[in-house]
Amino acid sequence: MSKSIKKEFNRENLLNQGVNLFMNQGYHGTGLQEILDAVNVPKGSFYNYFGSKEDFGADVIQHYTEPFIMQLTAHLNNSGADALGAIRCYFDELIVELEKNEFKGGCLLGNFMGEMGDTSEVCQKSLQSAVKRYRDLLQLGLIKAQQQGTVRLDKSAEEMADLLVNTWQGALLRMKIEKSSAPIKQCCQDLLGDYFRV
Amino acid sequence: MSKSIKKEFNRENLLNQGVNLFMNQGYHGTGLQEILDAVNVPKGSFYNYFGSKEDFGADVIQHYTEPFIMQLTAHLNNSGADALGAIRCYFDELIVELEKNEFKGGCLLGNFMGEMGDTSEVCQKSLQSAVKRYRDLLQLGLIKAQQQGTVRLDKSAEEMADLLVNTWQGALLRMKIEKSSAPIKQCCQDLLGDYFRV
DNA sequence: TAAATAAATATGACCGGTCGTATTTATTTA
DNA sequence: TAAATAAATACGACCGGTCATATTTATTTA
Repeated sequence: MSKSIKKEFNRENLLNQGVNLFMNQGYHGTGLQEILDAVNVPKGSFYNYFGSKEDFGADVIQHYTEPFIMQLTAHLNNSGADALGAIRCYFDELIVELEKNEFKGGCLLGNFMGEMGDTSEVCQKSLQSAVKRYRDLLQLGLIKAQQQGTVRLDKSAEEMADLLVNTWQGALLRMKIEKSSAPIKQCCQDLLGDYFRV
Repeated sequence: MSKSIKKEFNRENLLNQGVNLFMNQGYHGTGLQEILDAVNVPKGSFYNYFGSKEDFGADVIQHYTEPFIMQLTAHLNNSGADALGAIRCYFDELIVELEKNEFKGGCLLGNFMGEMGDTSEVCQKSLQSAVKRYRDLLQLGLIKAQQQGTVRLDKSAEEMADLLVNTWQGALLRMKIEKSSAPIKQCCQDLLGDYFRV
């Protein structure tokens, strides 16, 4: 394996393990050594891939977000005349995944916002951009649903997208301590199944 | 000052500083030494007051919650025929306080749920009980408001209280990274000013 | 009541480990 | 061989926690 390919391979592995460990143990609760051991990269090599732990955290945030954007985008593209249904379907998939993990971890974005959202400027910037991308995509779906007549028009799609993102994050926190999917299911039912409907 | 009084004094100071530092830097981001220095208590004395950092964390959670319960209780007791107004008034006060702090910290319960809600059993228990007390009190207020005819009857007060707690927590996370009170204001407006109304 | 003893609390030096990072050495690539 | 990259090692600071000892308070005895 060529060096430059291996470099990309190591970088990717580090990011993946960073997502896993940061999500389950938090930023300050996870040492670099633990991540490096998990992907068999020597400690001295870390700074060849990332400038610092903080910079690494910011990159992990983006790396974590990507698949969610993809997944939601795919649902919206295949939704046909039911954008609201696509959004519900997307969240249902998330719920299945969270149940599979026994409600551990939750959402890296939410956890990081609470732990470092106002202390690390680098990560704050990264969180802002990740959440914005996510919110904007939900907004797009809600606009589509409004045009299709399944979502109310007297509230802006932006406002609803924000409310959905925020309530979902709060529900994930409750899920973690209650070890139950009830909060996140109720979030979807209350908003997507009731409040947002025409 | 007698020994037993000083002990209570030190304990209280430790809890207060614990609230401050944990809220702003997180649990793992805050060392015991930092807390001990802030209240001039020697390292070795800490374990006369608390069994471990984790036990201390659980106590800090309860200590943090108390004033909020008091404050909301007071509003509800003085509300007369407008329990919904009392709840709104209570949250308005919280918003003023958060603006005063320039959106730093947010809520210790939310931050801890994200950071340790599924890793520390001791703190998880403490978080469960703190959130339940808070939720139950909001539920009580909403029931009162339902009886007064200002809040819809076709949704249970419990469900609405949970939704309010969760959305508020999510909005606080957004507040922290956006450095703006818009999310928490929108939370109150959307739920208390719209969705919950008859 | 005074002295002697026991119990409780306070203390700071110190433990083994781990932290994130810098520097130095080795290896690869051009 | 020169430049670039990876890896090993070293570093001081700090982590949560322990422990023997010192000091204060409570209890017993005379």
